[in-house]
Amino acid sequence: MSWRKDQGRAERGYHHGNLKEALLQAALDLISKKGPAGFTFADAARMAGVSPAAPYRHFRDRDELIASIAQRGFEQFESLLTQAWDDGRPDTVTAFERVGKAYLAFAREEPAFYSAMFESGLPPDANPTLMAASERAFAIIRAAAERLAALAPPGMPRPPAMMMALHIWSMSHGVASLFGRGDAARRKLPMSPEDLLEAEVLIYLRGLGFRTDQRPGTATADDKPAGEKAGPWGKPK
Amino acid sequence: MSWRKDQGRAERGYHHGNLKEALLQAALDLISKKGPAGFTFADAARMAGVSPAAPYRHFRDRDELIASIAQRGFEQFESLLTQAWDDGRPDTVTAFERVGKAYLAFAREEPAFYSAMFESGLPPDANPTLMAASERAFAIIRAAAERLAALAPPGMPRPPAMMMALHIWSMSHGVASLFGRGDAARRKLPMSPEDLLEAEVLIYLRGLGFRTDQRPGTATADDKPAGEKAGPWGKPK
DNA sequence: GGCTCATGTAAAAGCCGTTCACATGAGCTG
DNA sequence: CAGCTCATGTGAACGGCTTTTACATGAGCC
Repeated sequence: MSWRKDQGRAERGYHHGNLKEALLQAALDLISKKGPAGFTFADAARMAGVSPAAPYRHFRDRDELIASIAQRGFEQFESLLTQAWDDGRPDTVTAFERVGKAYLAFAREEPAFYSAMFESGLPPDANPTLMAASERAFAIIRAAAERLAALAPPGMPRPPAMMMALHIWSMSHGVASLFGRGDAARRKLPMSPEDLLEAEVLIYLRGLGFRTDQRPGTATADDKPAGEKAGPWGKPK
Repeated sequence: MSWRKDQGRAERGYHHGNLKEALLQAALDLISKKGPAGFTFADAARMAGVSPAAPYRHFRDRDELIASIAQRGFEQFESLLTQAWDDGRPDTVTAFERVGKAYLAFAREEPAFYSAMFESGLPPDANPTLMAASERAFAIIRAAAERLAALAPPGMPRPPAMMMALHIWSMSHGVASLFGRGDAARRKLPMSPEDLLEAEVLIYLRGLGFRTDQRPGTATADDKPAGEKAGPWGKPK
């Protein structure tokens, strides 16, 4: 094994060498275990093997650490969404749904990031760079909505892309925050959050005139809503 | 003026006489000012004019106070939703939208309740009576969805009412929690949260086959989606 | 080799949550 | 009304957290 500055205590001189990173990592652990409210600056310091005052060399205060985590969270989030969107391949609707799934997956698999980003109660205006990171993540959803809106069936009023993006975001965030996290699932559900969100988005898209019952090719106009086929919630028995 | 046990200190013997109520009230004030995380047991005691130990005669600990507030919140919420639903008068769709508006209004006007209910990070299973209150509130939405589902246009698969209810809830919560609170509005919006949610729900309902462009009478089947009329987001200029 | 400055420590102040022994007095009992 | 009791409030104390300040250390540069 080739460790040198591993966790806990082990071998370490007066200087840690990588404290900032260690603190962020520790904070992530703690937040995912006890939520952003239960997380403690002193605990993170302890976990990194330094005195309670040491973190102040790297973060103005506890809030700034949380903001840093939120910032990283938005960056990872953006990259995940970008990847899921994959510039709309193989077709716009499929890619769009993949983005929704990625949203939930992130909330589920990175609960610490997610709560730092959305449930930490930080004043959003206080931190311009954080705000910017959040905007960049949202921009992915917005770009996807833009492409989708362009495909809206002719003969219908074209939905504003920004509004669509906000709708999708609110659905995703709503599902994630009410039912999303696996470990401390807030409520019993008759279906998985993923399925719930997928159905929600499909119904919504159908409300905009998209045909969503068939996937091959690009989405096209649809003058009859889904006919006799099963709805997006599965077979009605 | 006829005060006797008013706030602050003023005239008061050894016993407060109404401490539990005073604490709940103080907590509401503080939570709405500084969020459920910033709220402090000692602060509430101070505001009620008692020693920091006094609250423990009425609440096992800080969490129980917050849970009490959440409980009351759910009760008020339930009553508000019931009133808004008004048993589906004058017609199901109108009443349904009124419920959505009531949801947002509650989040906006009672931010303290709302955060205690949804953002306090309390383990939901820890408190059965709290859980029950929350279920009762959700039951209103569910009942409304049930009625709406019964009106689903024939010839289309009937959407499960429970799923509809969950969808509506997630939309409402998503909008409320991302854009809802007026005082510390989290993000800039091109429209009001109310309009945003209304459009979202209308599009969703249309996706289920409801005609939503006209209100008079009860919702009926619709074999053509909204024709050339303006969408739920207003005139497309 | 010696300087400097980023990085860490120790100690302390002030706050909070929580507990415990004790004080008070409201309301019942007779 | 006297006296008892018990719910309710107090004061003091413990441990933990955040944050500040003065001081220590040693990595990197000349």
